[in-house]
Amino acid sequence: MVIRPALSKGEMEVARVLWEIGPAAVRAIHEAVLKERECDFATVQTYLRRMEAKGYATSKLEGRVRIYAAKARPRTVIRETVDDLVERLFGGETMPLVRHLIEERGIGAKDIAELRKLVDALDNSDHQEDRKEPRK
Amino acid sequence: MVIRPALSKGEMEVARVLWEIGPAAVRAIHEAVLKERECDFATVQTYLRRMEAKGYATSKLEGRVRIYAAKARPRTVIRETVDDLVERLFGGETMPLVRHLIEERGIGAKDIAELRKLVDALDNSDHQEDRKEPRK
DNA sequence: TTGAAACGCGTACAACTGTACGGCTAGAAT
DNA sequence: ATTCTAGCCGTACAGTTGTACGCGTTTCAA
Repeated sequence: MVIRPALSKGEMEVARVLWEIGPAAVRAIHEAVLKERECDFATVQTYLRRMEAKGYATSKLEGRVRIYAAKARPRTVIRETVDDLVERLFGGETMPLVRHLIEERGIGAKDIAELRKLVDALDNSDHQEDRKEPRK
Repeated sequence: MVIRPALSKGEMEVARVLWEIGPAAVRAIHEAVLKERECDFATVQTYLRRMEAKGYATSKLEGRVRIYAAKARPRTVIRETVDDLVERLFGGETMPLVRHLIEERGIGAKDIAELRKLVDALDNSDHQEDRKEPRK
């Protein structure tokens, strides 16, 4: 298991965009980022370089254009990031965060249904002896 | 609303501990931190100073000892932090994070029950016209 | 074919972070 | 009274982050 430096906040956004649109040139990535936040082209470029250095992305020159692709999968990055946050801000307990999200962030009616399914699924896998140990 | 600099990861841990034990001297805070992580006294001290500078804590000299107290409430800090994370890593959508937490982090049987209650409560307040708009 | 637009790449730089040392001093122990 | 201890405070320092400029070069349009 590699211990790469965590993504910075700025890099996270670029990572997310990159997962979304798939391998792309800086230009395209920048445009995608722009759709949700004002941000200089060169800044995105720097983030990408740093992401590659940290091992979160790869790139290759395609003619004159450098194409970046995500290397780490969202799942993994999200796990690492969230685990860290939960550890630091919630002392390792998951529920307070879940509670916060449900109570404070507004969940649409549609999502409530899904939520219920999720809980049901959890309940089942729990009844027949879990492989996934509660982490705290 | 003040826009204070965000807490750094290290500061977050100290903040959490400080909420937990209430106003205390650096020594006590350090000891509490030590219970979960190796960390130098002076480091904690620096974090506290910085937290005060950023507006997350206050302090006063009590004799020779400086007593630190949390200034920002957990609720608020958690909201700020989580909102930011959700924005950056999940493009502002709450559900993917909730899903991740429920599916990947292991929820104990006890918590499943609570979770169900939470969802029910949500459902109710949703039926009788919410004041809390879904945030996405 | 010549100038403009686009791009990679090196570089910059201040602010923030993680982590800690060491001097000074008030109170405790001898 | 002298020394030891603990605590505050200033300071440090390398690494990270946010943000970007500008050079050199390629390509495309005029």
